[in-house]
Amino acid sequence: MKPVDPKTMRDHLRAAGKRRTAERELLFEIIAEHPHLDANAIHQLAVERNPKIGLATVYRTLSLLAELGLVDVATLGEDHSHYEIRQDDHVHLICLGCGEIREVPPPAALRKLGEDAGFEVHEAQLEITGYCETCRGRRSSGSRGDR
Amino acid sequence: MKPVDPKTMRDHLRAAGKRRTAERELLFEIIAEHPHLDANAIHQLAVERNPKIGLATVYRTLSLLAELGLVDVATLGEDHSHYEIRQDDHVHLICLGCGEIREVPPPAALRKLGEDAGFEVHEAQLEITGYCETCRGRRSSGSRGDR
DNA sequence: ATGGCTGCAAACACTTTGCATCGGC
DNA sequence: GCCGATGCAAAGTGTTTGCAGCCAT
Repeated sequence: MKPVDPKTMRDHLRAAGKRRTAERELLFEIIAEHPHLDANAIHQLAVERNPKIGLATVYRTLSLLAELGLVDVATLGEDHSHYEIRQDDHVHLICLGCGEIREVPPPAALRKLGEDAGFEVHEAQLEITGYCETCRGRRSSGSRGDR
Repeated sequence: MKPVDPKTMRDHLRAAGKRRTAERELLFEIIAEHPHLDANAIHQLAVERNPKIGLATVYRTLSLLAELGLVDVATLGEDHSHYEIRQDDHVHLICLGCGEIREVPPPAALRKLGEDAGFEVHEAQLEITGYCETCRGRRSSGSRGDR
């Protein structure tokens, strides 16, 4: 769905003196195609295409890609990490009702907030929690409540 | 330093049918006076004033206070949770060099981003990572690098 | 007095690490 | 062929839970 160039990753790997392996490319592809997954979900998808791949490799690769600046780690209201291809700034709309996560283009004003405070901004991440249009109607109807 | 009224908490506890205990008031005070601490640090401070208090109680209380909407949980770039008295919206400036966390007043524009997308906004949290004025000078001088 | 709250320790979930093998360069 | 990368399982963290006693209500 999302046309992410794997060459980008190879270049970064080479630049960092790391090796290009099938596992790394597979994981990168999965993250590119499915933003916001957690390590476990990524692993499950990976196993479908390579039954041998281990969860440790997922974590090691994720951590490497994060170090290279290729993927971002976010908590997204959960108690564990979620991963997605790096975008300098982003806005996540997290619905407390259905759990849906929508992305919205980040206004330049975000990083300006940091810059005005004398920061050399690396990244600006805005997480907005609330209820999406669908869920705001059927509040208190049972299913998932507030938490 | 920060004059937070403990009565607020008592009212909330009563409203929720929960009991007021010394432990809960102590923990609430600590969070009010020291924003951005993690559970462990909160526990250490608590032990100074009540050597018997257990880490489990810290977690249980934190979770209760979060449920009551009195405290917020944030990740702040670390791999575990940090707690602070609830403010509807906030902006955290997280320095990747020295780890300092500065707060900046949140512009109304933040929640507007969610509202424009049809969200009933619960909370908007902006985390900006980068290097503060002090650290942006002495980059690559060793100490802590990028991560 | 009664049932929620606490401390303690064991249980958990997520993530990291040690080691032998495998495979990119 | 060398050394980094992988898979497996064991070890680590941060956080949660079961249980008996304690204390607000």
